[in-house]
Amino acid sequence: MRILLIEDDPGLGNAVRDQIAAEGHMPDLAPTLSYARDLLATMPYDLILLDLGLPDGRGIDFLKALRAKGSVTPVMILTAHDRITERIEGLNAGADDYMIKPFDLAELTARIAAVARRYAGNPNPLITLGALKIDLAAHAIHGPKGQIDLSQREWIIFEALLQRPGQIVSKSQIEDQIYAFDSEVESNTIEVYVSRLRKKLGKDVVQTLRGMGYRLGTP
Amino acid sequence: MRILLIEDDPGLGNAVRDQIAAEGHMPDLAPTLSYARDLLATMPYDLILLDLGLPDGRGIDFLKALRAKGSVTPVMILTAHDRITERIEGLNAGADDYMIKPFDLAELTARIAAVARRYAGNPNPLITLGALKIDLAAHAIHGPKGQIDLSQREWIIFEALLQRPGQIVSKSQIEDQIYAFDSEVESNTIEVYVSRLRKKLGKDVVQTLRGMGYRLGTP
DNA sequence: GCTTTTCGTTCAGCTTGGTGTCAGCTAAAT
DNA sequence: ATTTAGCTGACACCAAGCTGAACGAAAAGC
Repeated sequence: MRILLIEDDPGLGNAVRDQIAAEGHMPDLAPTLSYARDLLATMPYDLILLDLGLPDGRGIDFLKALRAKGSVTPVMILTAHDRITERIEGLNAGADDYMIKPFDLAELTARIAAVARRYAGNPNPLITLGALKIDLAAHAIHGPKGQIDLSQREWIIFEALLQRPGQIVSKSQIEDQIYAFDSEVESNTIEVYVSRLRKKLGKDVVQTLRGMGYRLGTP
Repeated sequence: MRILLIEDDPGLGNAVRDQIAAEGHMPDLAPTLSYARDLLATMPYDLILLDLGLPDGRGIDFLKALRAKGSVTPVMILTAHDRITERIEGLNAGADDYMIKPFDLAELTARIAAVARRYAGNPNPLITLGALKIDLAAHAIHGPKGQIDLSQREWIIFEALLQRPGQIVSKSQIEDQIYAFDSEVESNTIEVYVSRLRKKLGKDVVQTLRGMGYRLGTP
């Protein structure tokens, strides 16, 4: 689930982001409203966590503008315990839920899961591989340190392995997937990419079966 | 699709099993982990639904053991709404998805359908030889202790025997399969590889017919 | 239009584990 | 008891694979 976290406190922001990532979601952290607007313009989100005490504008107004534009993305408000009126204002402005700071991270993830269930249109099944969560359709990988980006060739090779979990995939099979049948490559390109994949995703993600091919790791 | 449902609550278990059956799948209901292990030993499943609150052991450990043995069968965890850490632990242990109890049966079947779609169309035929399950196309062997890897030469020799079950295969036939007709080997190479095969796969997998050749074991 | 970055490919030097060989042994057959 | 076929631990060798580096091409940024 793509989650936009709008929070200016770096300590809290990073803690929440890491927690969300550990739950298998894909969080983006925006420290300001303007940065959040930029992110929203480029990418759809499934949930927005909105801190109301931000430096560059009122979060309430941001939320109202969002709803005025017709967005139905669920919004969860983060607010201090003594800002009761703010909370009510937020709910009236179109927030779906709220969390009172300081809050338990476990409770936050539980609420997020509740939202996820309520809005369960999760069209992209996630493949779990050790600490990695892979969205095959979206070409997105999340590891313990957040989003992992693969280049085109890297992704093709990784995908070739993902499509046959537990099976041995020979180099020529991978070559066929990259270079449509003709124009073979006459070097160790595959090996280089496997090396780069291992560097990005972890040593054990791809295992070598000498003389036979490669196989997805069994972590 | 063969589905193993591990759930100790009879009411929920039967309801889910009936629902799965109504969808056209083939569910087996295991009320305990040990019963589930028995079922898994006798039959391959396409999906495992695992309740984490079982009487005879931690479901997490069961899942970890399963993955350690090299199983790639998708596992969906069933957990109570307040067991958040358990859920995280489960995903880290190799679960592919989770459902929070109480859940909607319709949502469960939707998720099962998603898994079915994801894993559709690649079940290679399995050869069973005693405790071994052999996927000839994937070059993968599953033994009682999990995945067993063979080197190229080892695999060729094993394959030569698998292709003629019950028949006696002479050493020269095997040599022909390894070294295309010419450049014979002038040593006891075959014997060495048979020895290595027996060490990896078990004493009785290959039996010697003195003076004639080898034959697959008949367990 | 020019610079910078990213990506794909190739090469060279290095590491590693499969392969083939032998020696000494076990066990079956005569 | 002797012979002979087969078994297996040990070992050296070398091809398969790994990886840092380099470089041109393409894309992106200025």
